[in-house]
Amino acid sequence: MRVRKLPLPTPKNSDRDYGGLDQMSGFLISMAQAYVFDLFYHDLARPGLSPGRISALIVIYENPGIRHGELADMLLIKPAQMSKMIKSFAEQGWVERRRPREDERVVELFLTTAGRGYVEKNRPILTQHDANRPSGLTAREHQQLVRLLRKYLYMKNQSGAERKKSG
Amino acid sequence: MRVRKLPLPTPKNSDRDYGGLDQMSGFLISMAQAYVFDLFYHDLARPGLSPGRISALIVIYENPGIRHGELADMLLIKPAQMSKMIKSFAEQGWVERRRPREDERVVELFLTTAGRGYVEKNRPILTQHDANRPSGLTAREHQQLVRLLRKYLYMKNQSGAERKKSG
DNA sequence: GTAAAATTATTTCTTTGTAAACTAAAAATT
DNA sequence: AATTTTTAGTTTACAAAGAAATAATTTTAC
Repeated sequence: MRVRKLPLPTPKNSDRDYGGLDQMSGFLISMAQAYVFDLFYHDLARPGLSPGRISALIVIYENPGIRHGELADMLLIKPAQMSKMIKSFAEQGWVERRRPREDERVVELFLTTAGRGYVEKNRPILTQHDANRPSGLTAREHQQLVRLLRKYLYMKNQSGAERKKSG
Repeated sequence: MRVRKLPLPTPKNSDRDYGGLDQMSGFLISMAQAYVFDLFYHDLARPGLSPGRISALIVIYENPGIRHGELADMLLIKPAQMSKMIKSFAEQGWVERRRPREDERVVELFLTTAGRGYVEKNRPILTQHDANRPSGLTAREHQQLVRLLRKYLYMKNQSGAERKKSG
């Protein structure tokens, strides 16, 4: 049974044998990513909005003045691709690039007013979508998955309290 | 600090703020996938070997006669891409395509002797690599992650016993 | 039994992403 | 101080992946 033409892309188990692939984290992560992307485009498709792009804008929003390469490292995007993305943001009027006097190799990134508006409009949609994404997991398991993936990626555990309220 | 030029690609926590992205499973899955790919190419780079390609060959190995579209569905690869991949396998002499009389729209896939040899040589390398992939997880957590991802993807739980030995 | 619709796979076109080469600036070496 | 090396980012040339259009066949509807 083919799935991809139906309105909602859903991974389907065939009776076929994955030959051990289905016990490998690498393979499962790839599959999960393909699924996530399919859902994203199914639900949120609109010109210029892609997971990578909105992520970059959010990070710049939260870290005004972040450097080009720093951003690439944070998102595991290669610098070449980052350059193109930032260029297109600049052309859209969402991002401003500044070269600081003290080191003119560096590019610091800032959102324009329009860029901030774009993020403020679209971030809730993304958050909502992530929370409501269909999956075989319970809410508790979903939290577990987030925890494990963060650890998988060597992300620091945020300490017990909610970060928003601290400070 | 830039990471990608070092021999081993490792996700690095900057002090920057991910602005909530780092609590979204979709984002984390994308990041994990980027990381997995970087490691794969770092460790196993060789002409013609890619995660997608070796996966497809393994599935054909385990399921001789599987249909083009079935394979695409199993791997969440789009049919167009699948066509191109199979074509290149056929040119390499690894895969044979057969159109059954009873439905000539269909393409059934089989590995050649060379194709089977290729899988038998490379599958252990892949398995090994997956098992030894560095990550922040303990072995137990890694198993947990596999379980959760399988469930995330609606994969059937294999029943308690090992499948290899059942039958 | 013929016409319309659906299914399966492929081709073409475009987008996205990477690697490698390149430019410019700063730091290290002599 | 001049030269080399390293660092940061961009450009270019190429590879991987997807969307949409196409071709061939089968199924459904009249």
